[in-house]
Amino acid sequence: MSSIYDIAKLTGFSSTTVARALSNKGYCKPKTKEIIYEAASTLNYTPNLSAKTLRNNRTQRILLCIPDICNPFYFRMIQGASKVLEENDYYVMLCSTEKEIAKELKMLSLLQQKYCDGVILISFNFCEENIGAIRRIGRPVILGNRYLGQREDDPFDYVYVDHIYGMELAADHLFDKGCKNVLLLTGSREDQTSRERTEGFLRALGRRSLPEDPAYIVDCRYNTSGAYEAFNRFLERGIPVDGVIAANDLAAYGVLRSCREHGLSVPGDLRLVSFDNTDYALVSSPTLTSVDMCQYSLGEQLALRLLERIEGNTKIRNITLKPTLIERESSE
Amino acid sequence: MSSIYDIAKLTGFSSTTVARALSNKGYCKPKTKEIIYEAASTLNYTPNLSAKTLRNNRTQRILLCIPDICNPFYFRMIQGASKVLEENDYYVMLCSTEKEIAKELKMLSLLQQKYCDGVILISFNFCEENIGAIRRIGRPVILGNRYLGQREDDPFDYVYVDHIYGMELAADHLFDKGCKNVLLLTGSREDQTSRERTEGFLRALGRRSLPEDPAYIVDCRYNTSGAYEAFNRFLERGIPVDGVIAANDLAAYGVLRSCREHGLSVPGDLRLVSFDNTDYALVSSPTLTSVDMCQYSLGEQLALRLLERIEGNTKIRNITLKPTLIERESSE
DNA sequence: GTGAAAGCGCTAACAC
DNA sequence: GTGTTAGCGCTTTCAC
Repeated sequence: MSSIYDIAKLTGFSSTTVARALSNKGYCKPKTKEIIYEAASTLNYTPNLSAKTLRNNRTQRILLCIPDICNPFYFRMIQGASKVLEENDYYVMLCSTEKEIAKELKMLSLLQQKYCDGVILISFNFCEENIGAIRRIGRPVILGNRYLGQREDDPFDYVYVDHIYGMELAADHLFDKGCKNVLLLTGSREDQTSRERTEGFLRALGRRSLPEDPAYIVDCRYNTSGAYEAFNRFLERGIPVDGVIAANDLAAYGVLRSCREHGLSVPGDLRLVSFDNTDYALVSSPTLTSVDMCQYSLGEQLALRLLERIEGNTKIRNITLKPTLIERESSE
Repeated sequence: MSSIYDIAKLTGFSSTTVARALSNKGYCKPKTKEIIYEAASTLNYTPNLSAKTLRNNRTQRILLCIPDICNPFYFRMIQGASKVLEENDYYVMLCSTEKEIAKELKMLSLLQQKYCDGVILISFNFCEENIGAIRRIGRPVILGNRYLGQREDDPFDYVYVDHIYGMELAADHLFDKGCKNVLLLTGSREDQTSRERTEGFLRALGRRSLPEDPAYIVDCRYNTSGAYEAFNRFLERGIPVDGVIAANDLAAYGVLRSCREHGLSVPGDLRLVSFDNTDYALVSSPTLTSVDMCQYSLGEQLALRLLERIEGNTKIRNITLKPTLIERESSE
């Protein structure tokens, strides 16, 4: 409501003196400062962020865009990014894009309109429109996925988790436990993550000279009901199976349900490993062995790299993180 | 990067004309408009939001503050609020306060600093400091909980869900199914929600002239392990039980686990009802009968009421929503 | 119909 | 050390 000028008028000091007193920059007599603080308090003064931003070209604000607030995969990543950004006196604004390109472009336009100092984009759609917009805007952006078409002068980097390696961990673990017939439940061929994971699976098979059988690679659409139905259909075919790798913890729930209905015990009759290591992995019965995709440090690294870019370090530097396997009851 | 003045310089028109052309307000020759649009595009012009806000005192931005992004209870509420706000051309900025008063005050200071047009506060701490700040700021705020100390000229309203009624639904359902000994797993006495729910439970008992037995009201801390341990301890006491009301879906998971370990079948040996009707209720085995706390419409109503306040309708109007029971396998 | 100019609130440069 | 001033980019009022 009130501005620096109002305080100046009330106290008789110049606006500059008032500004100096309030910002603690430059010298100001203690007595003067006291008077000004008191006036500010009686006038209920608050600095106006827009004026400050207009002047400084700095917002101290970061936009964190995720495709879906309900997906537990993102939680710890959000926390990791928030921690780093808040420690550096940035505000974190979380926005859900629902995988709609229109909303993604809207977020990018906020970056262009100086609404924020930078943007972190997670599971972003790498279509020409989006990438073109990022390049045109030319302001700090970090992606949370691997992007292969990157150019040297692009205004963005990416931080990503190695899905190939993660899948090798999962498959090796089951083979080490003695599994002979391992089913891979994953996403569709179009999905980059699924392709990478399938590659990891095939590598693990190859290293042990095990045969590649397409019957053991099934699309489960990354959710409980998709996995439930896919696994039911798989069991109907009567193919032997003593190990399952689920696309994520939710998909593992579908497998568990199907097993229960078919009288199969986990891990007695078959061992189960899933991905993401979310809270779901902790509360199921049995608890789930799950590949931790280091979401928290993913968030931290995204934030750190973005801050570097904002500080002017614009040389491309992409970061790869290595997942780890967390063993629990489902694969004992 | 470029401003209206840059376009004016390039095209030779006055800045006013350029502004008119770009905003589509007031008349502008089609030919002129075309030239200006082209210049804007070659200069890669973007309006500056801060300048606009500074001038208009309007941000078209709403802050949605929740205590914890990981809690599935809030998901559908966030979606409901976002839908309404986006339909009305507002941007939704989600912020997590982690139940820390310092962060809550920080969010309120953003409201004061004209960073946004209004704030929705969910599960807000009603301490004097916070309520005092809201009153001092005097700008639009909506609370997502019932607040009893409200004054007539307060700058906020609340929208809340009737927990007493919700608990009556849950208890009546179990009694209707023939349960005789129903255990209530809830939160601590200090928690307003827990107190209201306990009241609903006692009312349901009273209506059927059933005795109040404190042994059947147990604190489970609203999470899986808390409920697991509390229910284990309860079973050890050997008290008869054929129905359980869990504080939320996560707590129900703890009960399910304990039942499995004790060889109790759900719903065969005991029926189970929980609260919140989140995705967790859908993916467990058995699926959970759960009281839907109408999170989506809660979000919608919060947003609608806030928009009313922003439009100048500042008369206090609080809203109460009635939950519904969703029946699933756990209480069949 | 078009243009000049003031001002939103803040900050930094430069006088004094 | 303190004060004056210009300007960030936009919008609105008021002349012409």
